[in-house]
Amino acid sequence: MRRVRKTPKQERSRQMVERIVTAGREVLVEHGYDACSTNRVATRAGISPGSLYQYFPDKQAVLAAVIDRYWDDVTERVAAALGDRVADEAGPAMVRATADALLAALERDPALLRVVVRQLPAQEHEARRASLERRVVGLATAYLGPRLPRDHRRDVAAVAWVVVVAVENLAVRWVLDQPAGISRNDLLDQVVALVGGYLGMPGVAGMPAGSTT
Amino acid sequence: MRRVRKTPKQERSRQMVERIVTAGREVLVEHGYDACSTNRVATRAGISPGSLYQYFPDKQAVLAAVIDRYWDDVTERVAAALGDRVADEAGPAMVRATADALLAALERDPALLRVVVRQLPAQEHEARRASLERRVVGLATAYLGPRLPRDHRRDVAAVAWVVVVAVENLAVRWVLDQPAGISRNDLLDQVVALVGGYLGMPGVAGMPAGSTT
DNA sequence: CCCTGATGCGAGTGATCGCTCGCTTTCAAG
DNA sequence: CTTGAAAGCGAGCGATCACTCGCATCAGGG
Repeated sequence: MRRVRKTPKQERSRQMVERIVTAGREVLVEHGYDACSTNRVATRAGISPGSLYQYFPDKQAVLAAVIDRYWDDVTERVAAALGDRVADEAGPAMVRATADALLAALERDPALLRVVVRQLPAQEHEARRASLERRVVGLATAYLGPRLPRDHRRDVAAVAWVVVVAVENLAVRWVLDQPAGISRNDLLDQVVALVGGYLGMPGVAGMPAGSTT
Repeated sequence: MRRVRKTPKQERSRQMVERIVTAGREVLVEHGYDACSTNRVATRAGISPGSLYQYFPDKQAVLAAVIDRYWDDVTERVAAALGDRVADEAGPAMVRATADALLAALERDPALLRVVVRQLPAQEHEARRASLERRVVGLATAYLGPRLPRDHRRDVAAVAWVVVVAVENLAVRWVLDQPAGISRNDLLDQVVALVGGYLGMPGVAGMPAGSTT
């Protein structure tokens, strides 16, 4: 019954955790989820399996740390872009800037994104991804609250959820699948049209005046 | 080197495959992905592990069959709803009907949906889900083609992709997460507003006249 | 230089699980 | 009935892998 070391030297320990998490990320990207054994991570980190377990209680914890860092990083970047501009940009520009920031964050490490989204069982990173969403939904709600027409005010929560889920998934899917014929700018245009049309933003009428009968 | 039985009696064989796939689905739902061992599936199907391997080459194939059936079923139901009505309903009504059909299909077995989407590595059901999307994107493209305003015609593919990905993910997420404060009808309303606003459908102006500066 | 506790090591253990193989049962044809 | 091949069985093999434990190493105070 070996216990996790209790912050033995604070500094050395933090570095070790860092090394292990980095090694975990590298193994994940280079060998995939199935081949991501604790021994391989330890070797990659330049330590022995036994040492790894002085810093993490089990394999799950190592992976969780990798995933946490990943989504935290994405969250930071998006929140920064969104936070900066709340209320000081016109609607469409803000939508585009936010989507752009999200795309940029996801594009920083497509290989890791692919492993996380495609190989890991979703429930292993569900919690972190949910917290990213919660934060963005919060910001979106604050933004939308006073801007929705009076007769739709009570729907803010639903509207914010719909926007966030839709945009997030479009961004992830676009980065991973690179659908033929849709350039990065096309995607941003479409996202602005989608959200703008939904929210009735002036000057963004979706595909305007289409005959749809 | 035991080989898969070559359709030995056609009828009995088909029944066996059926029994095994059903058992696989049940084990998946009742015990989860991690506990879905071949021995358990065989036991559940009332056969021995050895017999299972006369009908499937490996574990992966059994799971693939379960997943295939699941997405095929969903695809059928959605395509039926969409196919019936292409061109004989007004835009917004069609969007709602399609979203409704998708929701209904996903709601038929939420437990299985949860296991498939949350526990299975996404790449294991990616192919089938992609084929559902391809089919719906095809139908959507056919529908949208002649209806988009001339200056957006060249975007049909992108528009169809955006609509399908957004709606699909909203539906799956709604069924699995049941977000507080969003009823089934709320969701349908929002989807209609989202898609309608995007496509500029008359009478569906999203959140109309919002001040978004 | 010795002692001691903290740190690190890595071969090994125990459990799991996909899959197999040699045997038994079934059944239809002769 | 006999016979033999097809169908079915299930104990167990072989490989993997998360995790452990007893030992080596080292730092630094005496």
